[in-house]
Amino acid sequence: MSPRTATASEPAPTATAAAGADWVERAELALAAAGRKRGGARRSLLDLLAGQECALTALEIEDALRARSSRPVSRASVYRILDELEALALVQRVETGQAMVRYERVCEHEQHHHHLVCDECGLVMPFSDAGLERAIDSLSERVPLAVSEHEIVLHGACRDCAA
Amino acid sequence: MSPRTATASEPAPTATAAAGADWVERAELALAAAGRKRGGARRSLLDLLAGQECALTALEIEDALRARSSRPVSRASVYRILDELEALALVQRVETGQAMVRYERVCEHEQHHHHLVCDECGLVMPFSDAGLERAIDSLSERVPLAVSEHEIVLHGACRDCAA
DNA sequence: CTTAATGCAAACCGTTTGCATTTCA
DNA sequence: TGAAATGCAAACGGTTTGCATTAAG
Repeated sequence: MSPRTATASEPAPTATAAAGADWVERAELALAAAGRKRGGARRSLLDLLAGQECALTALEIEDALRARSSRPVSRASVYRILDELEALALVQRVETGQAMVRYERVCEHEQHHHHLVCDECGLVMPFSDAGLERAIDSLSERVPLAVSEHEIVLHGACRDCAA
Repeated sequence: MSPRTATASEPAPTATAAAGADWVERAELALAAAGRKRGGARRSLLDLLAGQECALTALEIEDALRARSSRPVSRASVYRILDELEALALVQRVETGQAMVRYERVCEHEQHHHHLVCDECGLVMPFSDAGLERAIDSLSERVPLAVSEHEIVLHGACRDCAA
């Protein structure tokens, strides 16, 4: 089972591109506001994440940057940059129970999604559901925790593996 | 932040004890059916998990067994036994985003729960919600995955930390 | 020039594995 | 007596860190 991600039914690439560009801009501003200098490695990583539909592992990011003709980035930098972005709430971790943590950009104006994980082949797909979000929101008010985030992962067999 | 678990409002210890005993019995049967021999380490671990309200890490289990006067169990055995139990669906992993995986028993006749995680102090608490389960069930039928399990984690600040 | 950003390699640490020994049926 | 169970210590692998170098402002 080699972990990998997929986009269930290719949802509007143009929308993604637009949201991604918006996110890069927001990230640059947040970083500047935090007194950070611009670096080539971080720039490459931002561009990569901007175009993704779903969460990637650090290794996938490193490989993608090496492949992409774009400037390769050392593994240490990948992790450091992801940590910074997470601290600024520009990126969030996703735990899929696959040994490696995944990361994806957080887009405020985009409806947020959760994940489907095929335990056979490792495929990870995004999904979203309004009813589920409603249930979580109402629940969040009745629980002994000031809820700031939630993560939902559905495990099972994808169509190919179930066949 | 030292990860730890707690029971939100001490829910009926007797019910837990009963469910735990039932679970140990079910586990012994399943193991025997799988042609396994009984070992002292596994017995201790089963007894420990039977009495828990919420998920523990392998290290917490190792320490608890060493403390508990009961027979100490080597770390390798803790992991091996947990793996066996997970394969038999007697135990499930819980990913709380805290570096270490947690494990807890799966009780069929007990309503299953999910987790609240305080990102400040690492406290982990169980919770359950019928509306949420309903939303997940209906959702599970509309998704491109044959769903077998789901995991929900709410992150935030517990009462002590939010104060 | 002062501070942040980056790469490299070594260190970390939770988890897994190999192997010898003990225990159960 | 043969297979499973266990402990110990070494190996693994994803992630983090220390340190020297480069680059942004």
